[in-house]
Amino acid sequence: MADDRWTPPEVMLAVDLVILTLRRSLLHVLLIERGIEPYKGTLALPGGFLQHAEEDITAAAHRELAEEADMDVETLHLEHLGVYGAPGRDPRGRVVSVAFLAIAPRLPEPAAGTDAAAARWQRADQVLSGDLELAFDHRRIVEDGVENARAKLEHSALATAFCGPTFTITDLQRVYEAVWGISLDPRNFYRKVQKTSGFIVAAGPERKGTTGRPARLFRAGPQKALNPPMVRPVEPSIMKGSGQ
Amino acid sequence: MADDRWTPPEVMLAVDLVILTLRRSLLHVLLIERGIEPYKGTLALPGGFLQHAEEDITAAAHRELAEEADMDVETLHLEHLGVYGAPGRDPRGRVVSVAFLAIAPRLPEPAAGTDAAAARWQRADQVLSGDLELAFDHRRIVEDGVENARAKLEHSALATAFCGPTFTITDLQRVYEAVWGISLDPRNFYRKVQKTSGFIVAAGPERKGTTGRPARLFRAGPQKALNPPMVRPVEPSIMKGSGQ
DNA sequence: GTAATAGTGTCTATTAGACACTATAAT
DNA sequence: ATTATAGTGTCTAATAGACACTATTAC
Repeated sequence: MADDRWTPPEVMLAVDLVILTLRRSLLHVLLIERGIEPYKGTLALPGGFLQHAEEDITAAAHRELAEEADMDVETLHLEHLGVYGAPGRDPRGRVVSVAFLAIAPRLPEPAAGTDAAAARWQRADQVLSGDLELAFDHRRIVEDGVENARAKLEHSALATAFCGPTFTITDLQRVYEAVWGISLDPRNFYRKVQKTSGFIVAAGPERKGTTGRPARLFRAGPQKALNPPMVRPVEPSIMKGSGQ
Repeated sequence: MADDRWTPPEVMLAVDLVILTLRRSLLHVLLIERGIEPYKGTLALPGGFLQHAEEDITAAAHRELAEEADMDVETLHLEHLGVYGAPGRDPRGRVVSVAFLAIAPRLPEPAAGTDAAAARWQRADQVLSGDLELAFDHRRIVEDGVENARAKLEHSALATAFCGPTFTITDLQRVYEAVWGISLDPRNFYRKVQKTSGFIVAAGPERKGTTGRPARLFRAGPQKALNPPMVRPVEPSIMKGSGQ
């Protein structure tokens, strides 16, 4: 500690991406089948090491998003999620991974012919339940990412990131239902969303639905923080008659 | 990218601590006057490099807490805050810092005769306003830490971490007022806190106040997540008459 | 008594939650 | 007309916010 010549240990820095989207009204996460050891053949989050010593961490996340998922960062919500650096989590040595959460609107399957060829959308519930096995500590990272998204839906306009540039109120309701894993009353949802100032604003005239009455289109409003918040219904918890 | 022999760059990993407490009903943050270059003599967050290549990051945060702040980690709330790794943020090279947020009950000044000798509590508002200059990007980290604490007060029982093992409802109200920087109606606060199930539970009989009616004592309840949440009053925003 | 702090009750406006109908399109 | 989806209105119970008084101690 008083050693003049002591220098700090160095670690390898990686980024991992939890990319969430909605497909057929179900929450999905993008996973890649690893082509190299360790965990070759196992599903894992897209990600990788910093490319050079001067690369910015967020820039690395953007790069991986483009390389491994063939996605344009401009259209995506991307935010810091956490740091996963337990010794021994990677057999190659001390790897510290910075995880990011990305939210994508419904997209086609990742294009073949890129690094993303092995990428596939998988149902989030299958990952969370353990039906799908993931490499490293990536299941834990997905858990944290989903929980982060669930919480953010309450207080931010994150839900609009799951939709395209324009969307209907029903589209937005599907996002809340899929991420929270519950169903909501459309009448109360309409009322709440419309009176939450700055959340969504009218856009264009109407959408030519496949059938039924055409829906009005909206786009994301200027407000990133929702006030009042959208409230996640309390699940009838096990704590019955707890005090008071 | 297809180079077989490529190995990832390595970075130096540091931890930094934003330690918040209340002193005289004002939010304070623990800062240290740096004894070495760079930024020698400037105030900075307590923290430092990983000690060896196998040290766990959270363990390193605990160690710094003990070394630099002379605090027992058992009594403190400690959670991940963010990662700060912009190239060039540290003149010594590529340093990536994992920041932690710690909440401490009111404590005596850090003991002299330890690494913490140069540590001092400083008012958070003076840091946020820029009246106090901090080394590196530490002011930004403090901003993020305070904002994190403000948000967490709404939905978690974090406020109890600012108090000792037992506290009065008024003590708790002071925490909310100091961190949020507003004043609250004590009657409504009492009602809200008492009916938020699991937030606080009665403890011991009463406290011998210096003067006035003795207050009942409480301790932190079992519930970490508050439901319903404590709501931070909307500041009369500049957005007047913004749509409906 | 006075001063100082702790604690409670009430009234009102707003909101959340439950619930059923009307509207507009494709076929 | 039928089917399918979009959108609105009303009632009620719970809650937030404003506000004034009583309670218990030290002196």
